[in-house]
Order: sequence, then structure tokens, then C-alpha cells
Amino acid sequence: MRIATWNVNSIRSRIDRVVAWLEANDVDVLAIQETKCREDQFPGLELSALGYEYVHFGLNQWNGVALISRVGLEDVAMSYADDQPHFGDPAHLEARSIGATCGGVRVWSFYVPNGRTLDDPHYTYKLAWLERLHAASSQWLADDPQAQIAMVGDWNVAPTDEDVWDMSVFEGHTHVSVPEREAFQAIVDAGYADVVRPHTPGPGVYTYWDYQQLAFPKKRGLRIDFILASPALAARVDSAFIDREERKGKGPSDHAPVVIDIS
DNA sequence: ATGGTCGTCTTACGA
Repeated sequence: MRIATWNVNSIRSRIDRVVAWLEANDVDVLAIQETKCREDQFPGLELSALGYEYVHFGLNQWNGVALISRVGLEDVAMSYADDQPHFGDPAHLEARSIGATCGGVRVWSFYVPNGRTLDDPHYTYKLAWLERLHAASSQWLADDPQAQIAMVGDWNVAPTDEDVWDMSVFEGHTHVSVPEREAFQAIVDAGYADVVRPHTPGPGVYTYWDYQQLAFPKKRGLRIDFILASPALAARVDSAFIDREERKGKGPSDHAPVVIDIS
């Protein structure tokens, strides 16, 4: 079974690419982030025509997450916990999590808050969001140590210096701060392994390149999109890759798809 | 060719 994650940066502007990529890559489950649309705007017909089911959580032009599956889509949840942190004025549950059971695997599509700057309320929100996810996902494994769980998406954290094209440029910025890295590592330490990195060793291996300043051809990227797997699922991972070819051509997302194959 | 931001509720803001 093949599971993938991809921040598409607007599903409406990227639907032709998504359809072509699904067809070309024999994908069973695709987790999407940044759909940037409401339910009624989601281009579901194109996906149904390919034989996929889908679930989407989108409130407006911001955020938005979806799961697309051809191996079933059951027990859908729009938040990872009842107390997933809220944000905004008035504070509300943002469209940043969607989970479903697909082919026996509990798959979560996450769009972790960006943080913006280290002194922004959005940064505090980001840390709380990750800390609460750590608590919730730890409990899932406590409840069932054999659980098949994939937590995938845009984590907006570069866990190691190798995941950043030039650390000096990111001094004092989000994505690389110690609290963010500790929050990410806590989830790994709880038992959720990065199952892509062993198959795609760095340095210079990224999943995101800014649209500006020719970042992609200059190889100035970040590794911030991850597939974290519970122990029982991690044991089934045969291979993985980052499809950086998808960052090329006319009208790409600024993120590349990340893919695993499990037995 | 991969080539000097992009996407949205677009002249402002988030990423």
C-alpha cells in the first residue's frame, strides 16, 4: 500500500497536477494540506472519477486538509483531540487536522501552524498545538501499542540543521527554534518514527522550496514535510521517496509530495 | 530547461 502527503497550496489551482500525479504514481492514500477552500469549493468530482473517496475539512481560504483514498475511508475526525488548540478572534478550531482509517491504517493529515515569528501569538499557538498532539498521540499508543498510525503532513518544523539550506539565514526564525524542535522530537520519542529519512538521507534533501529568489534551482529548501509512523506501522515500511520532480514545470506547489510504501 | 513569488474573499495578508 502506498501512502503520500502533499501540501498542494490550493487544491483548486492544483487539481490538474494532483490528478496527474495520482494517476502516475499508483497512490492508495493521499493526505493533502492547504486546500485553501470551503467544502462546497472542493473539486471532488475529479477525484471520484479516478476511483477515490475523499474527506475534506475547509472553512475558508486559509489552511484546509483532506484525505483521498481508494482503500477505504472510515471513522473520520476533524480534530486530533477535543481540546486541540483554537486560534483567531473569536478563537475557533482551524482546519488543520483530519483523520480517517484507510486500509487498516489510521492516517492523519496535519497542517501544523506556521508560527510566523518567535514573538507572535501564532508561535505560542504552534507550540501548544504540537504539545497537545504529543499528549494525544502518546495516549493512542498507550491504549494500543500495536496501533497502525501514520501522522503525515506539513509540520512547519525543520528538526535538524541538515534540514535547512543555510542555518545562518534562519537564525532567530521559526521552524528551527529549540522549543519547536523539542516539541517535534517529543512526538518522535513517544514512538512515532520519521520513516522517510532513512530512505532519503541528507544533507541537501528537502520537501519545500520558497517560490521567491529562485530557491528551487538554487537548491535552497527545507525539510518540513514528514511521515511519522507508529512502531507497528514503521516495521512495515519498505521504501520511501520525496518526489522533487513535482516541484518543476508550470504551476507547481512550493512543496513536493512525500511517499512511503508499506507491505 | 527548473529560471528571479504565489494564492486568496487580491491593492492586503499569509506563507
